[in-house]
Amino acid sequence: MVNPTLKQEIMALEADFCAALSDPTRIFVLYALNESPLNVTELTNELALPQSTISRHLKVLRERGLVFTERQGTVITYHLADQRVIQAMDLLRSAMRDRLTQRASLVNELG
Amino acid sequence: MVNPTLKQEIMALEADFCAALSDPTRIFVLYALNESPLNVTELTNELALPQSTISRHLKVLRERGLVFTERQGTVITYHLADQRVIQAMDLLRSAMRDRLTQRASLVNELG
DNA sequence: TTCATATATTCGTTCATCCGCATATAGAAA
DNA sequence: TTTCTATATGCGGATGAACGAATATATGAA
Repeated sequence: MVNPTLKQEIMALEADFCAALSDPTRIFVLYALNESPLNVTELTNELALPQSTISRHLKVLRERGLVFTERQGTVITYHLADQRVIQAMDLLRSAMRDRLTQRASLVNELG
Repeated sequence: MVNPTLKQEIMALEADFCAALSDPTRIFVLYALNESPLNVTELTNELALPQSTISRHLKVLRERGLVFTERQGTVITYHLADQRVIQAMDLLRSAMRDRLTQRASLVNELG
């Protein structure tokens, strides 16, 4: 039996974890790192965004433990920490896709 | 080949979907609805929060298609729309648990 | 129609997030 | 040391989310 306060804390943590996934740039970064580890400059080039923006998003992912870093000289390479995060996003993606096609077919019936 | 703008739109949609999961109350609601459908009053009692708060959270979930409603008289019962959302959250939960235990064991090594 | 209940929404406030620019820090090389 | 490059952070402004209280809407009953 889990006490209610602990239950709340767990859900607050989970929400915080999910909040890290609620930004398009961060989702892009996670999928990119799933292909291969990349350093900050490479990510900056791939996304065509200011370096400060990338760096701050990486901080969010790092603080939640979704990515980890490896340093070689001045270059810091980011790695995806857990494949399950990608699996979870793929599940959400497929659920979302079904919602959208369902909504689209409703629109077609009206047209 | 998916054009870049479409790719961005998909990730914006996915982020929006994830944002619905980034609040502890909404996560609680989704897990509760996974057990059984509930109406607004039942959810309000179970969560001990103002009715307006519950209603607004339900609106967020409804707009993203994560839940759907069924009306019987004045009572509106909410249902979980897709089990995959729960599966995704369970995956995130397990990844998060591993992060936390890993961090805890580091603390123990220091102590 | 009037009343009662279930649900939704508006209002004003507070708090968090995101952004780009500019600057700071860290490491390597000279 | 100085200099160069890679990465991180402080700042200020804009935007959006969350909240509770109060109010509005909708359905059913009387």
